[in-house]
Amino acid sequence: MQTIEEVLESKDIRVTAMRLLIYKFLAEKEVAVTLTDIESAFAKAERTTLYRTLKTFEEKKIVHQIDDGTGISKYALCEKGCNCEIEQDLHLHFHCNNCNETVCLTEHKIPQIKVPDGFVSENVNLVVKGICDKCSGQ
Amino acid sequence: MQTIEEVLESKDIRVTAMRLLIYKFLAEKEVAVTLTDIESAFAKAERTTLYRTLKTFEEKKIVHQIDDGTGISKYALCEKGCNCEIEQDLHLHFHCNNCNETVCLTEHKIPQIKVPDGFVSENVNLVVKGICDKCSGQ
DNA sequence: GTCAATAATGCACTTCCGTTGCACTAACTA
DNA sequence: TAGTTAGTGCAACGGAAGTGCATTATTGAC
Repeated sequence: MQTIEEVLESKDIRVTAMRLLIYKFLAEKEVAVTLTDIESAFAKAERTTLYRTLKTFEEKKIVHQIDDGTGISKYALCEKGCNCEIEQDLHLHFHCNNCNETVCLTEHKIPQIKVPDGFVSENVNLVVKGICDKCSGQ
Repeated sequence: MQTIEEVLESKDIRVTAMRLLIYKFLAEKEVAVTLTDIESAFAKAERTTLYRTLKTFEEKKIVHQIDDGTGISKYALCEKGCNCEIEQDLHLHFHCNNCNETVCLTEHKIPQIKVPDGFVSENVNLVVKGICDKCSGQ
């Protein structure tokens, strides 16, 4: 088991107290979080710092940004098996219309999508909306 | 061929000059447009009016809103065959990373997506990103 | 260890889009 | 034609993303 420090260092991310905290926060959450979520969890931290930390994490591929259609960017840690760079490896996201939470369904890969001639597919964003397992009472 | 007036009336939308113009504009565009697109096309019109007109059109199911991941809502006329209400009839959208335009691929239906037990799927948003036919030089 | 270079952080501020409240005007109905 | 209802225009708000700059922390060379 790698320590958080090791994870950051292996991705060429300078280790700071702030980044350790943010990483820890993301790791403990099972759902994708917004900038505002993190902001309210760390009352003492600046929005800008959080914002830029997430951008850094995203660039270094330890976090992926999720657009679930709410208009607000959410972020989630990439799992061990998550290779966000590779199209075929993209998983889908589920957005609950009840609790408003978004989760990664990493085991559910996106089926190959055919596009018409002349179109070149580089990336696919697939969000399923509905009621999550917690809210459906199961 | 129905006139625009007839289309609006059949959907219980009161006919006004503004609405006719906006409908015409949407009909002429092959791509999804933003509020700002329409605003700059009709310099004399108010943003609010356009905004509310689109909302009305959307409620009455003659326009559907598209979230292509740019963070800006886009709108497109529903085609004859487009039954936005019915999940199975949802088509996918293609967003060009080059020209930044989004088109409806109405002939491409979204495949049935399986979700884990306990999750209830109500809606699916599928956006393919890449290079469109115009930009790929074909 | 000290110091310079580089990166991270904090603060203030801006911009963009979506949205709402309210007054005014146009369209329909009796 | 009067009165009700719906549409439009103006002003303003709010949330989220993003930027510039000064300050602070971290790193690496000496």
